[in-house]
Amino acid sequence: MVKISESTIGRLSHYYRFLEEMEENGIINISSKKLAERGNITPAKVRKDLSYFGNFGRRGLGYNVIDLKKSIIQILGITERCNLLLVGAGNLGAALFSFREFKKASLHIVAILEKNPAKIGRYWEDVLIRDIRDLQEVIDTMKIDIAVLAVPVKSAFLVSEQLILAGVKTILNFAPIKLPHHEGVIIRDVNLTIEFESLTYLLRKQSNIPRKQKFY
Amino acid sequence: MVKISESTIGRLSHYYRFLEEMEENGIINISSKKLAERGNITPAKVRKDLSYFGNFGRRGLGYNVIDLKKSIIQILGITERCNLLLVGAGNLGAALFSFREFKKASLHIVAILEKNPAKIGRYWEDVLIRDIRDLQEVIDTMKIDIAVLAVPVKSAFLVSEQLILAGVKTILNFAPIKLPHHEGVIIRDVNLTIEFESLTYLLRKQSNIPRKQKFY
DNA sequence: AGATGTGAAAGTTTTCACAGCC
DNA sequence: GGCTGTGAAAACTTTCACATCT
Repeated sequence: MVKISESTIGRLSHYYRFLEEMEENGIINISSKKLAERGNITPAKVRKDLSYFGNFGRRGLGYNVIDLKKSIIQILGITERCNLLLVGAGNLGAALFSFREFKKASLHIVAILEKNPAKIGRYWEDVLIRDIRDLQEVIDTMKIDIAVLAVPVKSAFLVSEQLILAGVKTILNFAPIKLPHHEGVIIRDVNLTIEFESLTYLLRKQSNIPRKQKFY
Repeated sequence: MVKISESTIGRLSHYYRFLEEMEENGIINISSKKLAERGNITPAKVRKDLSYFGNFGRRGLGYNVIDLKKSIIQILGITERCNLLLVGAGNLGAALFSFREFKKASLHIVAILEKNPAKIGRYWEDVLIRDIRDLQEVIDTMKIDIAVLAVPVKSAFLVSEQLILAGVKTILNFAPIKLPHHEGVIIRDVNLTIEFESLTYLLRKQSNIPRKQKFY
């Protein structure tokens, strides 16, 4: 079994989104060339990505939109319901909660934890915002697949340690801090500051501001 | 001049954050080993990353925390003020607006555009929420470096085209849609659904759910 | 003809390992 | 002894190009 790269998985996710659009427009077949058109992708890349998982296309014809979509759903495991625990009911938490795409991908926020007493006890849709101190209980009683860490940076480390201690095996971390590695725990970071800092670097490179450092 | 990879830039951003922490703790020197400790990074990678931009370390001693931090600030262009235009004053917009890290990185939201009349005219701190129809005027009168697209997916394409038409050269897109490429325009996507879908894939791979597809 | 699937080649990034300096 | 800086090797990813099938 060949190791599948993160980039391949990310692109599958992208193809999936595109195929949905195609399906809505009633398109039956699609070529790797068409699939590659959006984004920085080449037809060969599309074919290679898909070929890791099977032979989904037909020579001369391309891929059947509906079948390929189904296959990608299978590969990514989108069919299986995935329960999310949202930790932090601030602006970011609210943004994530109202992110419609999640439901499409079988991702469901089933519990919310928060520190601020003013928010505890309220409901977002039908999900109760509970006290962060109930963390262990929530994890013991609900089948949580992924904990989503949307708390301020200063509490992120502590809360992540509590989550791991309580038995969480997968964390998506939105705090701008690199959490320490734990055996058997998948931690994925979404660091928005890094996105911005990369952009300012690109901006700077683009406009020819002379550099004091040597670049060779 | 060697091409610097995105990953290197992303890691610089991470070192920067770590160095700030070290500085606060009064640490003077740091080795590549220590710098690598957090995250999936090896000491050699740290040294290579830094070596693209200069010789910042001292053999036998490591790097001076304060000096290295200053050098990274230089490289990433964090010193120069960067003006952001926030498009969309929903939950995500609010989350980004209140993201403290931005100010540290000289990123300033100087204008907010929104479609919903109920929100137009309000202030977030001292920034007025303006009508999206003022887009051209805002871009003409303020020096906007990056437009941050935080609108619902259904309006993302249209708004992005308007932004580019109005002269915006750099967009950070949070909508789960791949925007078409335009010559001379940098578009960077932050697609949260992809992050989640990659996680569910990893989850699935970890727990040995048998696969119907062939994986070879 | 048209488009996939895929080995092999090219290109990129990471790791190794060690000379060189503190 | 400790740690950087860096060529060279290894690993990984992308692109090429073409045999193969409809």
